[in-house]
Amino acid sequence: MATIAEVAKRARASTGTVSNVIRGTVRVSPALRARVETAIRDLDFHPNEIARSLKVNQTYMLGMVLPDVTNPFFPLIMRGAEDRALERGFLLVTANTDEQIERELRVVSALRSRRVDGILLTPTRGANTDHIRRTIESGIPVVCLDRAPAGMKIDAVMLDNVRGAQDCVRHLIRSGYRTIAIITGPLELGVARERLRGYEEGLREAGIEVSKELILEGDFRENSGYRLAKDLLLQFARPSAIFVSNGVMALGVLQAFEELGVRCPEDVALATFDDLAGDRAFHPRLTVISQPGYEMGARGATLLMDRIEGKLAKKPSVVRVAPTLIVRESTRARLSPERAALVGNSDLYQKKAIPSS
Amino acid sequence: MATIAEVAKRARASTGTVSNVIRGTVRVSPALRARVETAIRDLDFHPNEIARSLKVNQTYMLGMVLPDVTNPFFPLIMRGAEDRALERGFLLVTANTDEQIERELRVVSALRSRRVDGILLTPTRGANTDHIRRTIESGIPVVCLDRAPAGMKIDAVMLDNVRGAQDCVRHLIRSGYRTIAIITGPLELGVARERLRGYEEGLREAGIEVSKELILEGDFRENSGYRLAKDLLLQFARPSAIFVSNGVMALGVLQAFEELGVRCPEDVALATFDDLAGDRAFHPRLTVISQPGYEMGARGATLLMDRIEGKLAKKPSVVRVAPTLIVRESTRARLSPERAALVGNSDLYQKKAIPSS
DNA sequence: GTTTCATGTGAAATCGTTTTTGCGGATAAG
DNA sequence: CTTATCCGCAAAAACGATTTCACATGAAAC
Repeated sequence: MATIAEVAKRARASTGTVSNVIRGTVRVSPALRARVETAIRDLDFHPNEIARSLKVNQTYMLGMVLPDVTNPFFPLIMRGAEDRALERGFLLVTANTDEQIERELRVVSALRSRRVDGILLTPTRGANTDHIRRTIESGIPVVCLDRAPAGMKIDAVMLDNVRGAQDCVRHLIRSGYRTIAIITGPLELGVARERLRGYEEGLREAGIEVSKELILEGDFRENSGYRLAKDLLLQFARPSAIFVSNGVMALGVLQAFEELGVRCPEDVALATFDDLAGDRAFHPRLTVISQPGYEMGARGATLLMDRIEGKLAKKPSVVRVAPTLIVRESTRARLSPERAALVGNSDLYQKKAIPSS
Repeated sequence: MATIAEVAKRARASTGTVSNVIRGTVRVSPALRARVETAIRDLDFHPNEIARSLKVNQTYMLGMVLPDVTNPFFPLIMRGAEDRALERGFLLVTANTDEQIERELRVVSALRSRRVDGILLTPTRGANTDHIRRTIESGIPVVCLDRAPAGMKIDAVMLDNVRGAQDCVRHLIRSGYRTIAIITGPLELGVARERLRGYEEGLREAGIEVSKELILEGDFRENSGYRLAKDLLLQFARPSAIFVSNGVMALGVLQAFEELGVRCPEDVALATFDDLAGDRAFHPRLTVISQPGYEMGARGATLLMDRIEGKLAKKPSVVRVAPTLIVRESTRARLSPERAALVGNSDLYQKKAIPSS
């Protein structure tokens, strides 16, 4: 691989001049500039960014540490971040943690050694966060994505979970559902609590009482969705709609529906966080609260690069991104909206809709 | 961020000795070693890999250039590659091309400047490949994934498309289907031709004549699947099974089924390349030829790192990975296997299965 | 014809490591 | 007690760029 010295020699110039041509910082006479440029082309010269990084103390690389790209939410984040990064001349170094703190530690340490200019990180849940603090102290800014370590002031891009859940419940109520159950995530997690709060506020603002029996705590995994949905469907007062706190649990719920012969939305409506499969895969097509992964990645990268370039105030900046409600068949209205408005609070058709089980 | 000199000073040693401690290449007396190690820990020292790279002329970074991580096939490749890379101390720099050659050029050039030790590349279809040749000539090995540029001798990891299609057709035949149609990809593409060949050989080995009318050329996009499936389903001699050359077109086929009220597999069976949604999303659950993305990524990374470390013979090495047939409901047997064996070639139940359209 | 000035050029120091080389000091052999 | 032999340590030269700063060159002014 050619070096700047070879280019200089071939162009009968000094290395300094070649550098000036490449960076365009200083004016170089047209003739010499042309000679240098042809030399660069002839030698297929690619400036050694490693040497440059060493000198200018910046690598133009961003670390991106995610739990698992195999989860379809994260590729969106990657794309959002990469598109912004590329625009500003940064490249992404990506790594997966599988939610294992040892792997996160290894990866973050490797990224620090590589002197990335900053790190986009989805920290593994519940783990110690010393390494994050130390990384920031060492001069490498970190922006958290989707999750922020409890009790740490840090740049972050978060989803507005309360609002998402509330929007969704509001929609269910407007569509004529009243007895709405929720399958939450593990309540020691902030996200899970926020989604529950959104649910509660959605009900409250419609004047519907929050009933303990309709709140079931899951663990964000498929099997808990399956189990809790069965519980719900077999109990005496079957809810008319189920709101699920994440997409994976919703898969379990669908499984339960199928096994019990519950039709959706005729018997029980279903709405869930996470748009796992876009609009085509499930039967029925699911009403979902879609997390704007691309936007989160883009905002995160922008935030990080602004931080790197010192464009931001000292104070950590937390961006809250609003999710979008996508209404599909699984929450088809029980009543026409007009009718629903007239009928007001009565859950008119519910009894008829419950099949004998 | 601390430097090796600061560590040396604090440990009352020279920088060379600190380096020796870190790399473990030379024996250092226990006492001094201990002093150095505490100094490293106290200062939270992370060796500057940039400086090291410059010196040893190796970065321990691999470029990974893919069309689009948002396509669920590619995250698997990423994971496979990353897991192998991490084991051997390499990090991945990932970038998407969106199948745009300009973006591929930019990204590859950026990776060359960063002096990655090698590149894993899924080249954009039909594009010029000069930059690949030049990159290799400059001393950066390139391993192609999933696609190899026509007429170029190069390391690559490819899917055994012929075998995948053949396995699938074989399975269809064993399940009692005889009139099997295929929706191919664009036949100027190698993949598409290979899959067609597998289909033809599968039929031929069963003594079934290949019929032109049952071969329809699509373009790997959803709409062509939809359109061609409609053509097939509305024609006089409706096939008993359709074999689709990629997953996206299969979505279109399902759409056509739904609109025409065709039941699957009762009326027409369906099998397709690509396991788009795992086993849960579609109705019916689809029999698919699953591409072993993880394995392809892993093999690719191993091949590349072996190449980098000079463990390989000069001759380019092409790895062919076998896809797996996953049998699900959409190709449920027409006859019990025993019965099918007895009946041999007759397509016994076909007439009964065709609904009046 | 000399001086001044602007402009563009090139030599050299620097970034933080690795690695070679030479040397001092300890130990063992004579 | 002297000499030979190791062994471990430190000094210094690279790696390939950037960037400062002094200087050469030519034009312009007097």
